[in-house]
Amino acid sequence: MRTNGPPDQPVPSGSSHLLRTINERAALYHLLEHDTLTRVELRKLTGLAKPTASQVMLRLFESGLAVTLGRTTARQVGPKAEVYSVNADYAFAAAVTLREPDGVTVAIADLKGHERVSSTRRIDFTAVSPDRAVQDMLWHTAEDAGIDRDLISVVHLAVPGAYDAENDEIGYADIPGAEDLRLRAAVEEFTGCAVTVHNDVNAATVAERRNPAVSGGLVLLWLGREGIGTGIDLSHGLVVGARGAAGELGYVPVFPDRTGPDDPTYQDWIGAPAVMELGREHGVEGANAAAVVAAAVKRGAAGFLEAYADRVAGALHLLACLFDPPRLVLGGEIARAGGETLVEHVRRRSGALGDLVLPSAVYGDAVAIGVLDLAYADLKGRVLDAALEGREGRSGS
Amino acid sequence: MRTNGPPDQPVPSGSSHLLRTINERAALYHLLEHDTLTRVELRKLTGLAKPTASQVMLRLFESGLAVTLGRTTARQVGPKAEVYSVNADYAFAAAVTLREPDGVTVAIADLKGHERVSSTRRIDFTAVSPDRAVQDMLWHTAEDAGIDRDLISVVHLAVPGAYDAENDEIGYADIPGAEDLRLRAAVEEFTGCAVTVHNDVNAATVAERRNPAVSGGLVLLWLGREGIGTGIDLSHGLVVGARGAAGELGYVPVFPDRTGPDDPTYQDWIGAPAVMELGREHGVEGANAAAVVAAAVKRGAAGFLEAYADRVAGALHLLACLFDPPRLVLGGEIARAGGETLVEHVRRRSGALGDLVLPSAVYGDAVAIGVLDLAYADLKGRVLDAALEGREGRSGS
DNA sequence: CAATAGATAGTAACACTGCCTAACTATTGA
DNA sequence: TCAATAGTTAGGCAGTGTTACTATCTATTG
Repeated sequence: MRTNGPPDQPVPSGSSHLLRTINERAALYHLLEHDTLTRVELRKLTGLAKPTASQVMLRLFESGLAVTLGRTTARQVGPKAEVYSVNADYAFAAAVTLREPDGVTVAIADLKGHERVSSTRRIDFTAVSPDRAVQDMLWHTAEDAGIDRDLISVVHLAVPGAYDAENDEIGYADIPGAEDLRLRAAVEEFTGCAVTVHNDVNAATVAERRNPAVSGGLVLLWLGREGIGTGIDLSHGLVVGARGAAGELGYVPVFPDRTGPDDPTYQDWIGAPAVMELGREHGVEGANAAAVVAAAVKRGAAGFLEAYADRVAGALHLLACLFDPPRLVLGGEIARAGGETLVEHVRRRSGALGDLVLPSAVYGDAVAIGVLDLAYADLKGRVLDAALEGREGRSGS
Repeated sequence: MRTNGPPDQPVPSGSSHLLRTINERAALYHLLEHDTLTRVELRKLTGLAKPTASQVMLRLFESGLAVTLGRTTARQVGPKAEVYSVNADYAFAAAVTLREPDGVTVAIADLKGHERVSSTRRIDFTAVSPDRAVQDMLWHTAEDAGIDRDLISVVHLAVPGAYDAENDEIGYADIPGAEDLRLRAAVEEFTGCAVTVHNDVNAATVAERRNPAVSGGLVLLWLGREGIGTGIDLSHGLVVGARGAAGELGYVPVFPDRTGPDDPTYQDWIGAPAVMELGREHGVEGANAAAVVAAAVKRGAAGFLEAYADRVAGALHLLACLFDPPRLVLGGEIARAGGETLVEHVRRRSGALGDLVLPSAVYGDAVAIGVLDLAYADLKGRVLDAALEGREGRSGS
């Protein structure tokens, strides 16, 4: 089944050096996957011979990528085996989330994938430019945790808005001063390492992948405090679009025969404005959209819930027809406020599709978690690729 | 930028055997890419040493994968170099297209990607079951072209309807007797080779990739004689959906507040029914939808064209917001009848999106061409993978 | 027109690298 | 002390790279 793969990938060639590299890479891969391994386990996983496994590990120690964590506690006859592990402090991945009005959140994970620090600071983006704020927060957070700046190898950022990777531009940004900013270039400049920028909803979608129930892929309908959007994470990976604007449901006109600037878009139809209006109609009150939905759930305002669930079900139907995802997940502040009650209402109004609908399974800050997952995956990939550095097999044409 | 890739792929390990395999594979890859190569060219592409290149080629000859096509015509000093090539007759890829009322189309390509035969026969699917019809056509076509059945390694089929690969089921099929048929299993049974089934619009989308202007990916809006649909071919490859139903725009209600069975879907809104109705309204006549559009173009029926282009532009806007593709292509019989004139009208009504809109660049049978491309790509992949057979590197856990 | 120089295609011999097998040493518990 | 396990050492094998060599062909030159 190579029907879906990319057209063609170059095929490398090489000599003995390539072989060594391949085996080193394989060992490192398994160390990254398994957290701790004895050499016997490593041999089973890679199929390498005993002396070869020793040599490979030796080279991984010398390069600082692996460490030994002592020896197995003796439960068997014979000498105790050494326990190998990836050197968690070899490199770090930083995740930065930019939001209004929350400011900047920074989290840093080590090479073993453990979150080592996380901190948030409120920022007034009209006073401090976003790139400057990122820089400050990044260095301070690293310093507080005792992490060497130079060991941060990748930085991933989540921004509200469509990020066009090709032109390094943020479209539809909700943050002052972000429109004209080359954010990746700016952050790359002062960090000197690889920077990737994501849309916030896409990041939240990645976080959902932690839920095994959606491991085959999902489409996330994000009903956020500010705006709505869609994250598409299929078996191939994230669908971000040519200009980073995939899933921008909020800008789709609800009625295709009414596409003027004043006619309703899905943002108006299922986003915060719709919740407030439906709340007024059905006599449910709250300070903001999430509060309205929470109030409706609390006092069982069936009229409101049914009306709103109807609209959400319509949007899900649209997404299901176009993406045919294994799962449809409801996320964002409004969806969270609605909880299982809202999901149940939506399910009932979604017909056969109802079985696919799930509430978000992420506790906490989905966007920040997702960016950290993206940053860590990137770090792993780069470390594995770097193991090939120099003696790389010549890549075919 | 590994933000979009699949989460993780196992990393192989191995010994000298793997190395030989890798280099064989690399040579074969370049032979497949370049059609004919001298050994010097091969050396430049792979970076292998002279004797090694000789040995690799020797093994490829012995396995029957490569042949020598004589020697270079002497234009240089020194002996004439041998010209190597893939053995075109080593294996074949068959592409089958099922349609109503056209019947069955079969095309067969050799390992060099050349179409060797193509033939179509009208079939009455109420009298002959689809799998039976495929079998007959496949064997007869192969025989007529003098191709050994056993050398056909892959068969790809295109069917109208959503093909669910997991359950081997065709949903929404327009062919009698296709709903309850396990088509892949049936065809695999009698061919004994790998069978893959595709949706017809997806196949047509793949055919568009032959146009360099859309090589970065595209979304195809298919306005067919029978139905409409969407093909999504992004940088990752085809988006087919969990149940093969991605891109089924025809089943999306046009107005989310009117989702009853009698309320209009996009099929009614931009498909053949819409064309006929708009034709009546604007006094444009024709035997079918394509004829109506052709007539409108011929006599410059601006009213009709504007009204229809408006609706199509609406659908494109929806697709653009959700998929953000590099290009939007209009295909199918209705779009073809409208030609550049229709595209121009749609462009004018699409605002900034207009620049992305293109007419189909495929001459001839887009679906059949697309399946053949898919089948050939699959064949290439399998032949390359088979070069690893037996002495494959152990794939990591 | 023939002989020769020069360049290129391909092969042969040998060295290098890396992995595997088998034998060996060291360590631990019964 | 024996048996089982962890790890090392020694020797062999497979595959590639380098260098040197032969064979073939064109172009130049006498």
